[in-house]
Amino acid sequence: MAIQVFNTLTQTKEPLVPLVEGQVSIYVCGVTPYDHAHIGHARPAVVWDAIKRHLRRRGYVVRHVQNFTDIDDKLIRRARERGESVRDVAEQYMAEYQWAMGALGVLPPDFMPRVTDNLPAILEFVSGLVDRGYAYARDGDVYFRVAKMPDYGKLSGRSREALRAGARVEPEENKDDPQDFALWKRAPEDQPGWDSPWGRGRPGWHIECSAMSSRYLGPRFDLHGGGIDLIFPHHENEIAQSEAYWGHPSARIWVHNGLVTLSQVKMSKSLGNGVELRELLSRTDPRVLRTYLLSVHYRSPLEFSEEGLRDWGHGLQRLRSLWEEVRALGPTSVFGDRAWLEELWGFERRFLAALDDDFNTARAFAECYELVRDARRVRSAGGPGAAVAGYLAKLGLAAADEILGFLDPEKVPASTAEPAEGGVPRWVEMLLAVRQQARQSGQYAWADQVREVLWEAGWGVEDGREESRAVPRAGRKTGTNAP
RNA sequence: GGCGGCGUAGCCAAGUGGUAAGGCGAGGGUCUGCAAAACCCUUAUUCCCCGGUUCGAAUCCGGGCGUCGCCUCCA
Repeated sequence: MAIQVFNTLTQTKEPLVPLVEGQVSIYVCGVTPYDHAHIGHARPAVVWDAIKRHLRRRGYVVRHVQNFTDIDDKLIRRARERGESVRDVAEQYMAEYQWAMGALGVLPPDFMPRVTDNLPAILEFVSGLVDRGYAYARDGDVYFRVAKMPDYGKLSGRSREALRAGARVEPEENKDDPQDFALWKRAPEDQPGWDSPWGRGRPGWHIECSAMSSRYLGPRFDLHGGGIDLIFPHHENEIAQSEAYWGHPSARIWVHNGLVTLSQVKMSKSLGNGVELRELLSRTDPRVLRTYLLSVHYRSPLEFSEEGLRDWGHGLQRLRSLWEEVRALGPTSVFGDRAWLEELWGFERRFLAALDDDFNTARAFAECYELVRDARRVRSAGGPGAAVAGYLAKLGLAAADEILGFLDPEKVPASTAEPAEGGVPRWVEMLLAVRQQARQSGQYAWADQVREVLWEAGWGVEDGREESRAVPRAGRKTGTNAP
């Protein structure tokens, strides 16, 4: 059965039937790098990373484009405040964004086009719209004539009348109609600008995506993504431009991710309530954060909370501990019980089926936990079947991790939350050794005291049958103030 | 005011007509000197409220309440 994807345009799940068989083209709206990246930016990146990995797993060749809006009002303002060039400011935050995405295990898109590198394509697009009568120039600005598109509003479910009634925007003098929007803006002398048939200026916000998506993917492509907050006006305008220019729809399926909220309120730079990734990643396992973003369906809002993140990390530990237990296992000639064998073998099929259904990562995780439970049951029963079950669990977890990315934290940049990079400091080892002697001679009160000292210092002590070991306390920096 | 989404156990969260996944937490147990960690078991006769359709509804329809987003830059 084909992969089903919810299309904002039709408000229903549709089968994904790529334009080119075996190949899926994706354009996702990226960020404007004028400030630190926050969790809200991480969500679409992580979601699309999982989608991309799943499509590849299903055998598709994926072409993935995500842009950077490296010229806009906010960027210009920020550069002026700092006395730096727009380019330098953009460069700095693009680097930070890419660092954070790397830490989250996000595969880079195949192309990350910048507006400033695509001016010729943008100018050509604007000119084309003017030539076709869909746009008009006024004093160095160029506006799109919305009235020319009878079905304007089809993505956001608004009628032109409704938009007119609800208009809160001050009508600009130059526009023929308040709903018209800028394709090109005249640039003052002291701001960055490019020469154009209408004078020196720079692109409007929406035109870049129409121009760059078609340049990198062609006039038609399969999936277009972005945050749900971009539906209007950004994507609505993008549709109007592209359809006016090409004479046909450009993106086939529009996919929108829900927003990350904080204390029930949308996280956004303008509200100043963002949780910055560089700060969060400095004290959080990146893979815990990554999968936390995948723990709910991509279209649902995600209420971010430290407690929620911590709880999710606790749960993830069960997946990881089974992995540690079985990762070294190999195939065996021993056969197991037919019933549970079928159950374990069926994991990958169920897991992929969950993702086939509109990329339901929440359900995919539920399958993982059932795999752990099933495998544990068999293993705790002992006998030769334990090894078989362990091996099958290993295969299943590896397949799931391929897409969800909850394992192998050592493969991602080290988090400062990991004390001594997996190693236990010498002083901790020494205390443990001394404590061990105390325990063996029955001085438990003293042993408990040592355990408490280590706990305060950020180390948990686990006494096994053979030996004791120290593990870093979860979600806490070693030796510093407690949360 | 207009448009759209959501409301499922203490918390998070799947499920869009066939009789409530999963996680956290909690309770019980195994292991342990005691713990911790890990593991096992248990934990919603019921899905915001009121009507309706249906043999059957968390799921469909109507109304209400609550909540979030968009209508201005935003992932």
